[in-house]
Amino acid sequence: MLSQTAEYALRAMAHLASLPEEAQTAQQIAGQTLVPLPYLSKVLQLLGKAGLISAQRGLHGGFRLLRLPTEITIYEVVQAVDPLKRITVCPLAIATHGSNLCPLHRQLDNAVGQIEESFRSVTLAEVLSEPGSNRPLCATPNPAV
Amino acid sequence: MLSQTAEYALRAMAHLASLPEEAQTAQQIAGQTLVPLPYLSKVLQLLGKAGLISAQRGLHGGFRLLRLPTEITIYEVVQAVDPLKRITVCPLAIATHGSNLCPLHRQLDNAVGQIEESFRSVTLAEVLSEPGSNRPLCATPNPAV
DNA sequence: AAATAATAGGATATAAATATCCATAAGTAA
DNA sequence: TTACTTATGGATATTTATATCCTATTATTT
Repeated sequence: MLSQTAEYALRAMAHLASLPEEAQTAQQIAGQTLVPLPYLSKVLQLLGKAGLISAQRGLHGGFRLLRLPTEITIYEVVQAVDPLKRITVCPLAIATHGSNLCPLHRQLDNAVGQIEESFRSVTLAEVLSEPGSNRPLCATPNPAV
Repeated sequence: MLSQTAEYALRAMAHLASLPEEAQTAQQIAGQTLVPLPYLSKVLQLLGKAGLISAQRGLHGGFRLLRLPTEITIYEVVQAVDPLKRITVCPLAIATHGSNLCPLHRQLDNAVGQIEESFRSVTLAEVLSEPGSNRPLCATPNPAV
């Protein structure tokens, strides 16, 4: 339901949120999140352009969050790379009755709205440590690296 | 968020639901729903295989619903052509802790679950005529055809 | 200044979703 | 049987998403 790109972005952001102190290189993030490095680079660029992370070139560079994990919602992350689109006009034709959607598309837009609301209500911090949960990014296969 | 294929399937089913008596040819459905005919044919095949509609070849043939519009949910339609997939195992790696999702994917799966529930609760009949709403399939540009 | 480490960006490759085309099969009517 | 209508299924084309590769740019360290 979510695109691969959005999934990758969320993994990367979750990883950055787990280490808010140190800048993480794309390579480090790729290793921890199992996202292919070249593709991840593009995703990180998008997150940078959206103002969610900062990028630092050169030695000891990398990426880091621009806000606290408690202040970034997963909605923002998704919107930065592969936005949920609300249905505002009927996709069938020219909107001859303005902004009134037909019942079908009203329902579908409702569903998008629910997702939107749901994502808006969850921060990266919450995604990191829910009570009684497993490690943030599931079974990281190489926890020591 | 929904694939084009799912959108097309819903349009077609909504159209069939609006005329439960008569069989509609793929061409008729395509004309009313503005779905490209060759592609619609494939979608209708999927709906047929899922047991939602019957297909009749030859003169006066076409497609019709196999159940009443009040008895078909939009969830079934979506599942027939482009299923929502619940997240049951962490997509990151081998599930070393069984069916326990990490907080991130638990959240994402929650969202899918909400959509699922939402779609399960809406029937084609409801999509056809909500109180005070516009015509079922928005502004059909050629209402007379 | 030179060497190294890192991101940025453009070009390209691959895979998947979307869309089309055509020949065939199956049904109806005369 | 013949002519016609309609769905079926296979092959193919097009577009978009995903993924890779390579060079340039920016920053740090010595």
